[in-house]
Amino acid sequence: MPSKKNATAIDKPKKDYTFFENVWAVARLIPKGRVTSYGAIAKYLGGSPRVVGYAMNGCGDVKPKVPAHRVLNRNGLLTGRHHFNPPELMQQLLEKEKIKVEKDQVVDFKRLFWDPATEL
DNA sequence: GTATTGACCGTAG
DNA sequence: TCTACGGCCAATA
Repeated sequence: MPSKKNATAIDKPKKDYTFFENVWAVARLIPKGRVTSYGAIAKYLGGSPRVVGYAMNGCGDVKPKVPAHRVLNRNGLLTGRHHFNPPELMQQLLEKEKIKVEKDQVVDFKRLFWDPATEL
């Protein structure tokens, strides 16, 4: 598909959010009951973790909805939970996928970790 | 156009 | 073990 990458996000774009769409795409590829980290996605896309986090900042405006709750930091900590609405939603969604969360941290994160660079 | 910030990561002290 | 610093890319002020 030629033309028009269009980013449906942040509905005032006029710009190619290609990288953002990539991040969202990978986020949607995360299997249910699994989690990954910003750095893993960044590495897979060849970018920096900060941009991945920034991309997630607009995940609420993106459709279909992006499972940002499956994306955590390297420690498996729910650092971005304050960006959700409500903030507790993130943990709720994780528990809904049979993922145990304790003190804003995913239990057995190492075991549930899903690395795009490895799995893809 | 420059400076600061951001849901981060890795290494050094 | 814990704290401090730099690097990475893009958006915002």
